[in-house]
Amino acid sequence: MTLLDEQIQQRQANLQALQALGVDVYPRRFDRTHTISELSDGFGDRTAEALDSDRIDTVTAGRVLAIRNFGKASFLGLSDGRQRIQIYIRQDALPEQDFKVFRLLDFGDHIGVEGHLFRTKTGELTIWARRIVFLAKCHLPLPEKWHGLQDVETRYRQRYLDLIVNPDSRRVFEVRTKAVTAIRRFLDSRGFVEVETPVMQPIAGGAAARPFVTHHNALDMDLYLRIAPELYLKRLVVGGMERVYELARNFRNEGVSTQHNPEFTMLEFYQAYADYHELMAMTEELIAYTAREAAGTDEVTFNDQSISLKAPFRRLSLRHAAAEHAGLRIGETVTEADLRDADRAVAIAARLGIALPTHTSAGKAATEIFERLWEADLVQPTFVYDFPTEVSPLSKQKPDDPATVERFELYIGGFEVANAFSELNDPHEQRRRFEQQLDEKRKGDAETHPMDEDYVRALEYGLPPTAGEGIGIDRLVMVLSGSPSIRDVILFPHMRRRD
RNA sequence: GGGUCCCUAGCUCAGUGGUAGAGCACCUGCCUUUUAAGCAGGCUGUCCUGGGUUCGAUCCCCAGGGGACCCA
Repeated sequence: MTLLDEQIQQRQANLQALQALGVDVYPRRFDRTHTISELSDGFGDRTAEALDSDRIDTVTAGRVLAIRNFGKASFLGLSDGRQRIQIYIRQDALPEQDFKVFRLLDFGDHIGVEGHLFRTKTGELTIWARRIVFLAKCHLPLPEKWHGLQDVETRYRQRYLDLIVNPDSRRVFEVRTKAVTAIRRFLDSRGFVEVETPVMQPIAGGAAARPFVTHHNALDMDLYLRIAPELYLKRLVVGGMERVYELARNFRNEGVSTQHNPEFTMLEFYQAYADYHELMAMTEELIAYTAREAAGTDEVTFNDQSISLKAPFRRLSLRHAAAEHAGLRIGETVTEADLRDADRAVAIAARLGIALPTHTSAGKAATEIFERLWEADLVQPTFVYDFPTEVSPLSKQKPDDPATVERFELYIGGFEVANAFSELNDPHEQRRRFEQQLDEKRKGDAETHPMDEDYVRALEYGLPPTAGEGIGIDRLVMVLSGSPSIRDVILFPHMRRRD
């Protein structure tokens, strides 16, 4: 018999002993007067004297995560998944049956407790138990109480275990929940309406990425899991929904890394009659507000670096910043004009050690150069703005410069958190851009935007001037919660199957 | 896709070319305000899998699986 089997059998024996006592070991409901968190939050600062003079009676429930036995007295640590409270057990305070039940408890069992609050000699808020109710059995031994569950693989594959024994893990997901709630509140208060658009799409548009493919049997057609909701949301703006947003689960058939999960959550919102300048200002507000609501501060620590999420954020013009650093790096002047010429831009990239395919456009080369040279310096929130037109098929050009679009990306912590632009609403120009993308695809670019005739038709009916933005929720939560890997902020991240 | 590292008890981790250890957990005692409770005694293994080298492999070599990080 292995050690594991032995412990499981021991727990089973304890369960059977409870049944022999006539205990219903899988009872149904249990009415609490307080959750453990309510007790802890509500009475955590009450003095011993106050608790004695003004007695607080309570009925609560939780999972047993600590047992300290002293013969006829004992202490239990009881958790509601968020907070813990201590239970004081003494034989002379409990009915005989309840004390027997207590003696048969294992780590991880669920119980209900009735008693009153007091403080022990060491000052800890504790429930003096006068009733113990068995609620459910934990049949398997739990990870160690002190170190918790360290193995990241098990933490991701068996998240429930991680949540039971690692309080920090629960905190991360509370930050996530609060962030999403704050974002909804922020947008709702500004007149945005939350909508739901297709997850399964006949054309995977709105971004340049490889999609997952599925098949609808009755319609006998292939469908793609969306890589972005963008084109549907703008169709809604055409339809007169002036401010819309969707908290969209997107799917991209790409590798996994500390910043990529095959499915991830993106906020996308669109505002009629706004442009990208307006969205920059709104983004600063939204990020700072969300940080304060979710993390309780707009100064967060990420990868041992302090990040200030207070407005204003730094602003960098993409070509200007790329030319400046490229010039410093190769020891001669590089101008923005150089980066607008495909041959010159590719040559500069080559001198920087960035190998690009021969047909690379000037815009793509400039973007690559920027990302390579600046990425390490994008820890503090930074708007990178005015992108080359070729890499932005859905964005509107600047009035005086058709090679540049009104677009920005927001970087925080070294990676891209948001992407926004004034929306291209000229259907003829949009068709030309899509065709340009098809051309890039023919030249061998694997990640191009597909043609979407119905979207062009929607634009032909007239999209008002509109600005739109996508914010990567997982990445934002990484920054807000100080989590270095995207898997730490996704409850069930994708893992290779283990047979 | 490439590189580096990791996989040993339920958990956290040591360790060795001669058949494996600690702490926690578990079991038996003692203890009615402890808190990583303590003290005494006890139980416990597919050393990720397969193959090779060897008298002998958990350890060395090869292949595979899973994971982490870095790069593309």
